[in-house]
Amino acid sequence: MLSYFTIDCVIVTFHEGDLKVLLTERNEYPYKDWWAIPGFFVEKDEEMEAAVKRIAYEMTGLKDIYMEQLAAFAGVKRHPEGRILTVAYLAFVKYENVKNKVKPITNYMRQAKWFSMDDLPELAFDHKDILMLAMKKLKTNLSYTLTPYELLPEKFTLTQLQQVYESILGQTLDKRNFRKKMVNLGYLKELDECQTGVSYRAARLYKVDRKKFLKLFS
Amino acid sequence: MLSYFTIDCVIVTFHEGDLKVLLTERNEYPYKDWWAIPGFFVEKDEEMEAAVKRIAYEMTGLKDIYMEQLAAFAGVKRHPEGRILTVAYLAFVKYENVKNKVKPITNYMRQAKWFSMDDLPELAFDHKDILMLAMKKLKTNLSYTLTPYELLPEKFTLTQLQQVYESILGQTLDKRNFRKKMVNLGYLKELDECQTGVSYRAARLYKVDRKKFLKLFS
DNA sequence: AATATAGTGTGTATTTTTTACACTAATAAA
DNA sequence: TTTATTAGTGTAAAAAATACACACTATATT
Repeated sequence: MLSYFTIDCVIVTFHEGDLKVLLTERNEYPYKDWWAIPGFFVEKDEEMEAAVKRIAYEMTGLKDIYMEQLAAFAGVKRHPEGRILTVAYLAFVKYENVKNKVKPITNYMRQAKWFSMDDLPELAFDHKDILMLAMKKLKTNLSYTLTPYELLPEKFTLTQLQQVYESILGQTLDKRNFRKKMVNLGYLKELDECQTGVSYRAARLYKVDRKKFLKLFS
Repeated sequence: MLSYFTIDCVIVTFHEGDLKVLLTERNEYPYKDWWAIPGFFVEKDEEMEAAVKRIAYEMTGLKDIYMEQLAAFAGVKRHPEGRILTVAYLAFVKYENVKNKVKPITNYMRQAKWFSMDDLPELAFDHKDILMLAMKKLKTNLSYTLTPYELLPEKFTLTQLQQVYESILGQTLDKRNFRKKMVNLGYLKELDECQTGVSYRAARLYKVDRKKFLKLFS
């Protein structure tokens, strides 16, 4: 009838051709020294939205990230001391915005670190299940949401965009067809700028036009 | 940190060309005499799956229905006496299986009744929000899931199937194109039977081949 | 200055899918 | 037999998806 109530924050980014998830090393029992999805208890009169923000910040040092609900996990045996219901949230962040910023504020976690989605450590509690569900949702929603653009810098190349699609879908895509399709959708703005700092031909940069996107998908 | 924990069961069916949802009339404060989504408290050591089954049965009299998680609602003000976290579940049932069977087992609800989705009474708590989210999910998942076939009798006509699509999508569809597409998908089994008891030309009956469906969508 | 390297950027033909559109056939009831 | 009501069907046009390969360009290296 009464249950402990926590929130877990699945925070995903994209860097070096790879989907990454932010995990924290626990400094408390149970699962001391294990890697876990950053999460903590919700306070008595705290709204979930506020709690997600606070917990994400306290556990990882990250601020101002938009999180949406993934699912509730409430298995009686997920915590050794009895049921702890957790509501998992999912967020996507731009790597450039967060690099060098991930550092727990609280002592409950010893450190926070990005892990490649296909090279995860063993995880505390049922956190593996939570991540699997997150990946599944990510995959299904890919083309109807702004997710890829939340993972990429404000200005990105079509190759980067394709890499995001490929790493989420887990398959390679044809370059010409991918570009044709994306450009035809009409919500990408071609910029007059190119990549810099590459030792080969610099690629054109694009932005997403969020208004046009929303007109198209809602 | 501790919160009350309940489960609400959104149970949907299809009857007479209309999507219907099962609501219960509350017999307890708060919201006594209001219509509400059937729901109740989860017990201490009860797994969610077990709780959903039990609560659906106790509140509506319905057994053996498959429910999947929709979302958690935990607003501090959703209940006048403080936070009550609810995990909403969603189920689809065949009207023929449930007609004349909806009757609360417990005294907490006075009666259970089907309401057309587009003619709902005022609802207790934030139950309106829950239903809206359910409808949204229903709409997005329509063509990737077996939902339409859970709402229809085992044997159904293509017209009935089209009506389900139309009432969920909220738009009319072209009959020839709809049939062509559905039949081409290849997971419908044409039967050697026709409708009976209609005062016009009887339509052919179909079944869904769940194996073929699953092969196609997973 | 020449060369190697690595990723950028592009077109066309084919197949598949989607869309638009209207009449005849079958049955039961009157 | 007439009427009412729904079932059932085809085709052409447009749009979208797929398969497929090479020349270009910017830089770094020698």
